[in-house]
Amino acid sequence: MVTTALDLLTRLHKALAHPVRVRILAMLRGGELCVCQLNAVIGLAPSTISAHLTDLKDAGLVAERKAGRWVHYRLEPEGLARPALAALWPALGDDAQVTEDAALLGGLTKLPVEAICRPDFDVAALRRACCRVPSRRRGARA
Amino acid sequence: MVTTALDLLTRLHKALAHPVRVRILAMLRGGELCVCQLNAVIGLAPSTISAHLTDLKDAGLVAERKAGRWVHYRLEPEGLARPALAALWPALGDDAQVTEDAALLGGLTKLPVEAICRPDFDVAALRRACCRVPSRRRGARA
DNA sequence: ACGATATTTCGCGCGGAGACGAAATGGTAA
DNA sequence: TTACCATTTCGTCTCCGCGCGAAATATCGT
Repeated sequence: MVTTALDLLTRLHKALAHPVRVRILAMLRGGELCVCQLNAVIGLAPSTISAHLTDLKDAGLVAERKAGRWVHYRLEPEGLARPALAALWPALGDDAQVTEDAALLGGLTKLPVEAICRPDFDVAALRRACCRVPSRRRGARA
Repeated sequence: MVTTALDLLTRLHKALAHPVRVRILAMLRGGELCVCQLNAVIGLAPSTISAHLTDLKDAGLVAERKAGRWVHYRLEPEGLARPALAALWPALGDDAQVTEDAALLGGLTKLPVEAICRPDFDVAALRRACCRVPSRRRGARA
């Protein structure tokens, strides 16, 4: 199969053309994360997160490291993906969603990985503690 | 409707995630072009080209200028689209498809616009003249 | 060995992207 | 006015993206 520069570029942009995938990349800036950690923050089905990670890996944006039952993903852009990823952060700016993800992730990484995957783990409680959204006041900006 | 940075970024990448749209952007580097010129090079239905141009316009990558029966499109990136577009050219490198488009376009822009839109205009002949693909030799790379 | 569990694979359904041709639109020329 | 023509809009079709849950896979703890 011949892959032209145009094909590579198109597939790279396809990978970056979904908010969840961009949020995942943004979260990985702080270092590698396993699927269950990403899952706790994003809130989609584990299989969905896994599929997005496969997309990112196929686009040459991330790499994986298997460690026991867990699979850790990290940023590791290769080829065209490197400059594209570098251009991503200034474009994101201080996006509210990305900021909230980072806050929740901060509280999450303080806990042992085993605790997060438990079915009785209360993400909502941690979210309230970490991402204390100020109760919307009159005339608050959207 | 509130549009976050994440939304804007995602929509921009969606616009860049199609080979035809990237080819159109690459062709516009030489200056503004009307739909029929782009159509002659790309070879899709006019309505399809028009739809792609609408996508590019909505993403803030191009602008249009109406002149009589013709509508000329040009590169005019705004906001996030500006750095994204600047990063596009080095990533494209010397892609074969893009190079061929440029060659054909070179021959095309020498002709008056009216001639191109004629139903009896023979694009294939011009393509043979402009994009003289060297007859494939033994062991030629694919 | 056995059960628990993190992750992936698979099949399904839904909605949107992208192609076309036909018809509508807006402007030119006769 | 009338005909013509470049472009857009619209309807339709097909296919892919993306969500889920169930089942398969791989690894750990007991």
